[in-house]
Amino acid sequence: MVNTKFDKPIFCIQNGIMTAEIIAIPRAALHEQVAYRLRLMLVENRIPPGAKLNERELSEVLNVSRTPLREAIKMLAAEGLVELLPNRGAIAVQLTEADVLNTFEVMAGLEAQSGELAAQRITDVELAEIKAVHYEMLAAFTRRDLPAYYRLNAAIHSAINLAAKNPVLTLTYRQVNARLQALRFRSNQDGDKWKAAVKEHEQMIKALSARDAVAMRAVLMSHLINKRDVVVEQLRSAAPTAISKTIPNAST
Amino acid sequence: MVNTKFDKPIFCIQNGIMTAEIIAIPRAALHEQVAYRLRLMLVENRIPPGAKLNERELSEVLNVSRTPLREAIKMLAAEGLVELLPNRGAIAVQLTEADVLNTFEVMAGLEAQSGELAAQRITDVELAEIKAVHYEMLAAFTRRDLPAYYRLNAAIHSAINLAAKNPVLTLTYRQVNARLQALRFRSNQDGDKWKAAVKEHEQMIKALSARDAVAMRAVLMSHLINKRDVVVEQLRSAAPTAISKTIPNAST
DNA sequence: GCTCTATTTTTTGCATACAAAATTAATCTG
DNA sequence: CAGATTAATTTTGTATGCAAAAAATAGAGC
Repeated sequence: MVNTKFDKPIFCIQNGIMTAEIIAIPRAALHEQVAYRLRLMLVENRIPPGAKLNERELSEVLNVSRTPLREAIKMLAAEGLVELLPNRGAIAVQLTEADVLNTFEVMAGLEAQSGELAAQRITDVELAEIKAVHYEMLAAFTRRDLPAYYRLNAAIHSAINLAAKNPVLTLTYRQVNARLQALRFRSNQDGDKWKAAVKEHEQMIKALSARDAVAMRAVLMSHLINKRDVVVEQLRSAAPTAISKTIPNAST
Repeated sequence: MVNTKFDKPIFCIQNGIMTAEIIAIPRAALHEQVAYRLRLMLVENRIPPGAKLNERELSEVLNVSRTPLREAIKMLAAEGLVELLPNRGAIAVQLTEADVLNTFEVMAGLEAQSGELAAQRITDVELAEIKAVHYEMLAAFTRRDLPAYYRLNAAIHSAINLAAKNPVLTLTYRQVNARLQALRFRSNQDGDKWKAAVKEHEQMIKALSARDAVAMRAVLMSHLINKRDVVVEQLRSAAPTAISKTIPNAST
């Protein structure tokens, strides 16, 4: 039938991103696909915190049977994005303020270490690219284009992390960060705080250029602490007291 | 008052430890159970690194169907203990030397942060308990009782982590550490290195008592680096042919 | 004898089916 | 009508069955 084993095209869906977007779900790692899509739905708050993940409903929306869906949910549980309730299914994690503080504390440590290592290991090419993105970010800041700013900001932090040349650190960083993505509501940042953040980014670039590991650690640590304060402040003003436990279904 | 629904004995398997033996598997979180047992088998090298996890075989050994087994495997994959190969099942992760180095680097950062925070937040009671365990450890060292030493050492590090009062840090710490546990089983410590480790532990206690966060960070960082060197050294002498694949890469 | 190909066997991946539990609705009693 | 008990429905959890893919085996050609 087919020639040999190895000349068939190998389908790489390493990070769940599929180039093909035909309706029919391609025969490859369905649970991976489902996990990717669920992760997106959680991060984008299409499944709000505290909401129940109804298996039948989701399997209909995603056009898969419950088996791969459940496997995906178990993965997300291990990643800390959903919480499993015995015999009651899964709900999207709902971070308390304490959770947010704790998560940012860990993120600060991971970012600081990333920065420290990046300062020691970054290549000139990588540094140039980060500088370029930095300028793009300045443009977004000048335009007060918050979505673009967030995207570029995330790109820079990711680039710094990658420059640390430690895949385990990258993986850990992403896992912890994933939980915070959910509360990345694009509400406008306070003007002064935003300005300060940009300033910190400039210090970062400077420290990176100088390969100053100590400075990088310090800058990133305080950068994250400030970020934490901004988020917590917004959390408080946005959801004052009433945290709705079960938000009605978010089906179309 | 309390009637039908709630006076049934609630089965708590919170930590996966079940008293019940084989045969009838109690109706509660089967996939959790399976994940726990698999985790143990992996950490204890009963499933050696690189070995394939045959679903039919394992489901027979564990007396469960393939469905919960597969769900458990997916959880372990998200935890980084096994690697999923598309259409080829899962294998126990086999850490290369680079993986070990990277993992220890991250662990060093997490331990350092734990120590730093613990120094700021530890209570007198917690400190006293750590001191007590430390003396037990000295006893084990004096007897050259390596298993006891390891156990107590792990207990101390865990206690320090808990004293940091950050559940997210604890979770992250445990997840990253889990991968290294598999290496823990073959480890004869060199005499001098062992002595040095004990010395470092004494510095730790001192720094903790003084609530010296900076010192704690420094001590734990170098402690982990030394630990790393010991492990890598043993890895090299034990298995000259370190090959195979690595931790799931985190490519963009 | 070896390699390459074709066939068989095994194994994984997914969907469906059924049982237990939980949730909701309905009925009954005071 | 309130409250609770029971019945019905939904939902989760597990097992089984079937199709596709990989691995193992056998066979043909050199």
